[in-house]
Amino acid sequence: MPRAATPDADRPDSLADRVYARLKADIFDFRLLPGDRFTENEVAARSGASRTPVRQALYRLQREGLLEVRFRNGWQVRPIDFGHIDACYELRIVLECAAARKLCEGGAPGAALAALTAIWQVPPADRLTDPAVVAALDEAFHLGLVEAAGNAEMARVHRELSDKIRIVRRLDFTEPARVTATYDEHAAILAALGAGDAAQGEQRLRAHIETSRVEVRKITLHRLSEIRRAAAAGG
Amino acid sequence: MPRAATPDADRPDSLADRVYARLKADIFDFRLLPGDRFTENEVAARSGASRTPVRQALYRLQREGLLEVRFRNGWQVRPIDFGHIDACYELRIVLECAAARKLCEGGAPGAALAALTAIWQVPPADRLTDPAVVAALDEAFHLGLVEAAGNAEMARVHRELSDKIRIVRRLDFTEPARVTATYDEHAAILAALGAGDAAQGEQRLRAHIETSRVEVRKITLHRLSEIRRAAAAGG
DNA sequence: GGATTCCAACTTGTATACAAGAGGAATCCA
DNA sequence: TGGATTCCTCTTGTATACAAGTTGGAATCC
Repeated sequence: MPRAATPDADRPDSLADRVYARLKADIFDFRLLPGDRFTENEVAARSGASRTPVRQALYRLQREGLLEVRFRNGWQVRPIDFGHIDACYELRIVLECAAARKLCEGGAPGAALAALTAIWQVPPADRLTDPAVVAALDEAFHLGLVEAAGNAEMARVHRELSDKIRIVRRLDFTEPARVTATYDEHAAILAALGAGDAAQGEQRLRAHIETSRVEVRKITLHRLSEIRRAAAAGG
Repeated sequence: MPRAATPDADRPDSLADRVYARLKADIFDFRLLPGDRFTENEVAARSGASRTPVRQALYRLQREGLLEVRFRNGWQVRPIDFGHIDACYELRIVLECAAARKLCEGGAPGAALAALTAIWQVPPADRLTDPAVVAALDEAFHLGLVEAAGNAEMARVHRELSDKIRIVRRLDFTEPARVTATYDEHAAILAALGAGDAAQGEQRLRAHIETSRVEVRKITLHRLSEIRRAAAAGG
């Protein structure tokens, strides 16, 4: 990580950074639902900060595609757009397959994937099941794959994509069958790449991500209606 | 009272937007050289705006990787990092080749590339030579290729990449031989894609971008030293 | 003369004040 | 009663004031 070399790496986060992180978490944890509207003053009051750092955070989230600002008319959590989500999944396939090819370029990648193998190629009894944990591990798997390919810009774009789809992607692991499938498929992908078989690794990656896309779409629609019903009933 | 599709589509740019555009142009036109340092107040004075919109613009450029902020110690135009530029070119190859494959998926793309063909497949006598014009056309060619593939997220990422490398890329067309090569190669790429030959189109695209990367690197190093020498002599 | 210390000028980070405009509720008129 | 209109409140956009921290150099000491 080249970041560590910069002079103010150890400086504590600014207020704007903290507000940014908090808002992002609010969105991912469905405390702020897609379509919800709010104002800068509300966020400022909740954060205990003034509008200045709040606005900095809001505009950053806007650039990342999570929020929308309406001229002198408040902010809105960008509604979930499955067309956009699908585009992100398709781009993920492009990037991760490119990373897989790159990894296998000079023969089998070996050491670069050791950490991932230790997590995913384990006996069924050792597999984890907590949805939140598996979701984090899954994201780390795909991020790690691209990271290992060694193109920092590709890794950055892929991280951005992961941020954008996280709001729906994490729901994939609330179903035990999907967790099992994820373990199986990750292990198979690692096996192919570990053997230096780029073509097979690529094909398995593509199938894995595409399956995930379809499943996540179904689960999200179901979950969103559940949350809305609960919110309507609870007040 | 008919309104545009999006509510604030016809709203004039905010001050922050104008400052952003101006700074970006300053960087791309070498009025701000890589490594140059400056303060928020300087920019505010030049723009006739206050620090608030200036800061908004600066932080946007920082997130795009063009500037760096040093805690209570001014701003700096990020020095040119050829490692980073190379990574962007490699990612361009990945994205544009994916777009080419996607374009050829359902047979020959045909109409989608008509506008590009009209520009690039012209008799030698009709070819343009002004470096600035050809640079703009070249960027439009590659953007149009990805745009035509129909994945908005892929197009957005590719636009971001184009922004990042523009500072060096545009120098490619200051040499007449490179302009000629660009015309030839673009025409050949369009011919392959127009015939629905994804494999050949992809191979030509890859070679074209890779050549450009190498040439641009040489030209940039030469040009930067020229500019520095002129600046030192001129005061 | 050289190294060191300390200060004052600047820099960004944050808070607050002011300006311009959008939206909705109350009101007025037919 | 229905509809248009006016006006007031609240919103974001921008400017300014204040706080915290860095740095370069002058003054000082050895």
